[in-house]
Amino acid sequence: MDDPRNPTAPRAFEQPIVTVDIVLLTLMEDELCAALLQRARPPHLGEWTLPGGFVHTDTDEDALAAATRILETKAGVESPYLEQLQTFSGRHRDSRGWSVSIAYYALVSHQTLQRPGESATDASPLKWRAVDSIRSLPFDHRDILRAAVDRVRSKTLYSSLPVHLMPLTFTLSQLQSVYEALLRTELDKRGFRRRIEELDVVEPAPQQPTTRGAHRPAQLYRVKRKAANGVAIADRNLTR
Amino acid sequence: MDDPRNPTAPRAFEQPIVTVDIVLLTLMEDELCAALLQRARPPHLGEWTLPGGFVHTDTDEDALAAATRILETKAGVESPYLEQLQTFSGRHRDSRGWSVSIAYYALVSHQTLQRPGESATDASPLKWRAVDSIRSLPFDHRDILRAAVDRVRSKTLYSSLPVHLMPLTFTLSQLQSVYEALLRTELDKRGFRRRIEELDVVEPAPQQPTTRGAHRPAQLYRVKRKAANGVAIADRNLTR
DNA sequence: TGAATAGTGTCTGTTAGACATTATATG
DNA sequence: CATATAATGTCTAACAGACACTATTCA
Repeated sequence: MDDPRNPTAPRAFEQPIVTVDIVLLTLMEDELCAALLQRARPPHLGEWTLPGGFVHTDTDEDALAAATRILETKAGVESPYLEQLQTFSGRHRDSRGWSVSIAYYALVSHQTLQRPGESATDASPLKWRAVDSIRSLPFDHRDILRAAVDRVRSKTLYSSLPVHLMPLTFTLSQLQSVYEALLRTELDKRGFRRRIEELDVVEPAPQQPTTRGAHRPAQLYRVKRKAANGVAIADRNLTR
Repeated sequence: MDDPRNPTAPRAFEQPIVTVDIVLLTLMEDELCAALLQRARPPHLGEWTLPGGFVHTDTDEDALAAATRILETKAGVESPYLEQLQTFSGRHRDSRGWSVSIAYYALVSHQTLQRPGESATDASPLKWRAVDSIRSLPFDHRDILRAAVDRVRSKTLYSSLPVHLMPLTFTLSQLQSVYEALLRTELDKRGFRRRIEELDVVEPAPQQPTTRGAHRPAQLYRVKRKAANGVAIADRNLTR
């Protein structure tokens, strides 16, 4: 952590710009969608980018706090599932100079977003686009988006991460649909339920099941408190 | 990526310090060891820390290049396996101010380090310590070390990552010993070889097997070129 | 030939995938 | 009672774990 050329002046040379960018994801009509914001100033004025902003060293405790602040302020989203993704850096990714972007990804339920009088699209120019239809973005935001989508789809293979895309209560059939949309494949009902039970992250909700049609109503589930932020990793293979 | 308070001056407020820290790991006598360097200036002058340094915006293309430079310059290590770990940040982790550390982890073969006339301990005050014996480190370096060790051990469960701790050629028995040391458990020989074959990352070396004792000599293997940086992830579960 | 390690064969309990059956609601 | 979706039962092929056996070298 030293500057070898200036032993007595550790901050003698130009420091990079430090920003936080967030890939905010939700599921709408079986499509994984990312939130984009219209830039209010240059560079890339008027273009659509991932929500992001400078780290405020005067008020942010750390980068996670900056990400939380940016999500609330610029996207109107509170307390979603939020996890650090990867840090992107370099001389050429931002025309303003050598820059660092600490990238996060966030998952929200689309239903939860649409609270009365607080629609995200009211306060700010925010739009949702299907991630597979996004061909290019300013800066290196397409790389960041791609990394986040790959991460979420990869974790869907072996973890309960997608529960954070669900509303407060949901049925197992709905949860299965979400997994199927993310993985773009069909899953076997019995196998899916076995796996979800093993992961031990959801529990029956106390509410009564409400029926929607001429058929047996489905049990409502909710995310277990303790497991809300945990990610289960298969600890099989190679070990015995 | 804007400063909302200073629309025309995007870099108006204090930027964080940006550093790179590296958890350099190797295996010595069945113990996972990390490289520590003695700090040449304050803060924490004289204490042992992870190798690290400021990003040089004038010469480093990106953070990975900075990590490579620091490894070569300060630890005398060239072209190891190197991967971004996680970024640590905040107001209090460094007494010099709000700081960002883009952390990497690197794997090297201990045998490869000891080339004649280039011992790492010659040029710099570098020492290797068993990771499980390291109780405290300056800054938040113990957290960084812990994250790296957890990551390596976790990846050992399902990937071929540990091949990067091996010398140029090695036997499957030696590779199994490395896995066993990392996982701190014994593995079944048959199952281990089945799995390594599935991962498809090593191939028989052209060299003749050399025998070491009154027993059948072992086939020497080497890492496949194409797979040198790839990490295999089990794509089973939940999918059919 | 015995000792030591390398390498392969193979049995078996477990389980994931596939599909069948039962349960419960409405009209 | 027909129908639609929920929930569970169960068969089987595949595989991971366990262990036995063969191979090859040197003393």
